[in-house]
Amino acid sequence: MGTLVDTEINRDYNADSSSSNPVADTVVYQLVRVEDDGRLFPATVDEVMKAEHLLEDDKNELFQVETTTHTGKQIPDESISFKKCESSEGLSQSESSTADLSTLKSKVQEESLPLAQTLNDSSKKEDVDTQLNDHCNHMNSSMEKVNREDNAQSRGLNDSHIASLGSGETCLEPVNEAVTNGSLDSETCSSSIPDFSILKGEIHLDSLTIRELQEAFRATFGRRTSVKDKLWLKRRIAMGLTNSCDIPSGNFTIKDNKIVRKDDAKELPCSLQASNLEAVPLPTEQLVSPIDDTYQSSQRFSPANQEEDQQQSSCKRNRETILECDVKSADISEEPCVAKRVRKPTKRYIEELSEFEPRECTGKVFTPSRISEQCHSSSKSRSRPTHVIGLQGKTSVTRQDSLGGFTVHVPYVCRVRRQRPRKCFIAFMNFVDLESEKRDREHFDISERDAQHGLADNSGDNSDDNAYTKLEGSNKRKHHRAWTLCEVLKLVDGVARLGAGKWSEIKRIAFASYTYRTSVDLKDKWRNLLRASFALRTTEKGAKISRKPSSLPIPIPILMRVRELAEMHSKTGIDFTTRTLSDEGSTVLKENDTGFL
DNA sequence: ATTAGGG
DNA sequence: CCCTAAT
Repeated sequence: MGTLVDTEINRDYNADSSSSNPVADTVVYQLVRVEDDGRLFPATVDEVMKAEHLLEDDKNELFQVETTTHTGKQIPDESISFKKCESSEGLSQSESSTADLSTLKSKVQEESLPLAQTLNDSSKKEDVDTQLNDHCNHMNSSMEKVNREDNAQSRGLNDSHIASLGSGETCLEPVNEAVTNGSLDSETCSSSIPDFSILKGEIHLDSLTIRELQEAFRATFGRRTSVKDKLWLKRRIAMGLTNSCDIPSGNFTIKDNKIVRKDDAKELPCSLQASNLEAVPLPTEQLVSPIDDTYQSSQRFSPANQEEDQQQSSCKRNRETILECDVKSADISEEPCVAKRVRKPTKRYIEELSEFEPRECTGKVFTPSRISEQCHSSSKSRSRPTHVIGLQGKTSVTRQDSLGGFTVHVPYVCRVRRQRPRKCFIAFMNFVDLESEKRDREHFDISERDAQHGLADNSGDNSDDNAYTKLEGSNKRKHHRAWTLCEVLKLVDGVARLGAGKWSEIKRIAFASYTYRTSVDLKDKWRNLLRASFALRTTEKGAKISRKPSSLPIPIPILMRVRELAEMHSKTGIDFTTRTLSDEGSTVLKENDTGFL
């Protein structure tokens, strides 16, 4: 294993990209620990996970840069090297970028044909997906665009690279914002209510100071940030304001919730997309091309008013209107009185009760003190693994655990967190680019399928292998993948058009290319979104946002929409004529999953 | 096979 | 995310 080291990972430029500038986001640094003899190790196994995760998930907007402190001695700056990955190919950064781009191009070429056909073929049901994907994709745009941006991107890449290396401060990982800075909070966020007025009219993010950006961020997402990375802030805010993750790399000027690119006289898909996205997340094109029956049924209701809704609300959709709508809807929306499906105690629950109680616990619930008393002895052994010679002479690591009073050996696992096997990292270290290999294979496998709906959103085009941490047949937990803004948007769109509950439909239509998102995932995520959106209102009214921003914030407007949808959904069938929100908010409602109407 | 809910 | 009862 020679000398690999590095830790910069250049992720593919994907088509997706919604980021027409994957640039800044694609460079990732991983932290390594330098041993005495000069060898480098991942700082922690988690680092490996992180890196891999980044490889898989193209939607990480964060620079994953960390500094390590856990070796006792001081580490010279050089030790934490951000060397380029000169691994196998010895590609320089720009070279690999262009290489990636060229693969992208070829991919586009491959796919453009089927895509074109698809678009023309009115009977293809995957059209919807194609267009949904367009939220995040610019694949439709010509190759020239790719070419044109090629240079810009490379430049941007270098710039940001240098910048982050230079200042050090900007290297701070946004995720860790909570820890990064405390001083700013006190002075910046004197008022507990975000100043939404900042977001009115035309916003020149580029001309804002970091502090102003932070304020804007707060107004957008409802929480503070101490991230000082301007680019990150700008992108984040732009995403939030436009309800899109389709943020160009260039100037960040936002007007009426659209990105305005100044450097581009003629606006390209950015603005187009942004306008389609906001307010009415359903791209207009979707209405143009015929779709499958299932979709048509829901489509039928919207075509006419969709456009006007779009126009109406596109200019209105400001923080104010949103707040208004919040207030309005606040009184209306009481608990949706939907009869919940009742559920019997699960089998497991029953078994657990019947199996363990009679043994020693005698069916009594232990008081906490008794529990600690009882488990005291085993709790120690639990904390450290014990090695046991197995039947085949293999050494297996187990820990002792007590079940119903018995001490048993169970496979030792970290209780705190599941971690990926370290061997992954070794493969990683060896430059065995299994990932890309798999990806290629996968890509090939699904290319046919994806070709139908065109632009495989690369964020979804990851191999399934990555979705599951499988270890020799054992059922491992699915690798956690944070939901990206794009995915959330797609989900919201899907719910808007198909209704909450049609998870498999939504999955098929909007998430066809996301092999790792199951319909259950969608359902779960929607549930979380609902919680978030309702929590939002309560926190807005009184208490501050006490929730720690562990996960990336979901733009308030999106949460609003979620709630609107939820309310509409709960009201469907009750009264469709007396909707107070009809003028502005209801734009979203194209759905009638109730079947009537 | 999907959906809903609890964990 | 996982698990599993309900449908």
